[in-house]
Amino acid sequence: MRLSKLFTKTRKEIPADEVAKNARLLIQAGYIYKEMAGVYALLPLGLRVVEKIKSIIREEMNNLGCQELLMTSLQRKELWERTDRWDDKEVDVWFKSKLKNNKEVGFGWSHEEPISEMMRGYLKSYKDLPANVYQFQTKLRNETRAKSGIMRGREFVMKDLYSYSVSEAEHDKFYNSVIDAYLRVFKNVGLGKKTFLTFASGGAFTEFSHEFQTLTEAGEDTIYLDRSKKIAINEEVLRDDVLKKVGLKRSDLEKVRASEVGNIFSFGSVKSEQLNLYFSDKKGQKKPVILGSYGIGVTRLMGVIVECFADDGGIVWPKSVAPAQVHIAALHGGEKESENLYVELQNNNVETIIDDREISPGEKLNDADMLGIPMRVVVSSKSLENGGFEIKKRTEKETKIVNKKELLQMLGNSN
RNA sequence: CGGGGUGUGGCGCAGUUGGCUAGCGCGCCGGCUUUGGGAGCCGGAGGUCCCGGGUUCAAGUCCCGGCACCCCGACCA
Repeated sequence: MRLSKLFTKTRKEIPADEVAKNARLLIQAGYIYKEMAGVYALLPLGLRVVEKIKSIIREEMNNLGCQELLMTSLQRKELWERTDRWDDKEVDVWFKSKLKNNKEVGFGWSHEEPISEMMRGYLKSYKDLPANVYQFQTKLRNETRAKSGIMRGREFVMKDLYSYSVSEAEHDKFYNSVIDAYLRVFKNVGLGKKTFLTFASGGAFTEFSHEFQTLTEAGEDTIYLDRSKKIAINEEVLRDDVLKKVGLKRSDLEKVRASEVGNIFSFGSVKSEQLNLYFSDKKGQKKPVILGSYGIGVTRLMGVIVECFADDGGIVWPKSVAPAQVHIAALHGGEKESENLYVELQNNNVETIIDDREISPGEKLNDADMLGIPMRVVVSSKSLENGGFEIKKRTEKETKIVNKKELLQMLGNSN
């Protein structure tokens, strides 16, 4: 990626209408564009980050044997009426509209009902189960108040997974495997040390649900964390009987702010019964499918990552989600060598951004910090005189001169 | 949805008790110089002062009504 060709630009000033750090930095560096309150477009750099996050999630989902699909945004009213979730009094985030023939439709804020209705046509026998399907969808939610930049929007990308099992036992096994997979996802995007499995309200269906909460002051939730057990409990269910049940002691808990980056639910057979989702078991008996629902807020995750790692200079991406691994800053006298290095890295499949613009050194160095690419390589007459390429990790202060061989080796190993 | 704040070139802002042709910085275009932490000088382009009504000789400025954005709260199966 050539910065000379990239249409987005960094800004000196931070947007005045944003307070949230994630939105300020992402807009300033040209990752996202604000369309309206709570609605942000993904620009080329931002899209790359989102795709990185998606592929990390996709890998874990596929390893669990889940199948990816893509449902529709327009949804049928009658499906949601069956489960009593069409009424605005029951679900207050609906966007609704009408077809030309006056038939009402909804915009998908979740997909449990439509996806289960669809699966009803395929899951007839115990031989068809288990079935686990997921998608990356743009969810539309008419939030009364958008806030916290991309962490609480009206339009956002979510990975949602739905599981269909023959029994509670089969469901529980899968449910637990999702917990492990989610923990790996958060570890792989760089948030492993800050993200904790959290007991939360189970709603109408089960005693508890599980959330994945990442520690950040920018979060909206208050959780109580047992650091040694690496388990937390959401404030909303913090009661003595609950603590006893989940094996936590009040005295071991630390009150912290966190952002909910994932959430998983068991529905049991309640929803299946509402939606008439039954299968025939080995004896030919009709039984309700056991349902589970599992979400990860993909774009929220991007915001949380920015919140967690950014410093005074700008964004700091973990390697795994960075839009590129290397940022070459071509300073005076280093133009030609920069080009050679760029081509060579491309040929080695190292994702590289090259700042080949005709601007001052200071601006290039500042932009490199702002964009937050893990490794910066400065090429200039000075670096070349000193023996090659000056490298600096985004997370570190020190620079180091290496020759091309060492550099290629370093980047090859890091991948 | 309740409370508070803010709307002026792409971005960040100034504009006094209403008064001349609406300014400044950044960015943008052209030229010369410069080249390791957001360079300098010269010249230029760019405006529905959020929208609608009203008061006035005169409105960015005052009044009324909308809208948008931000923050706090409520909400967040």
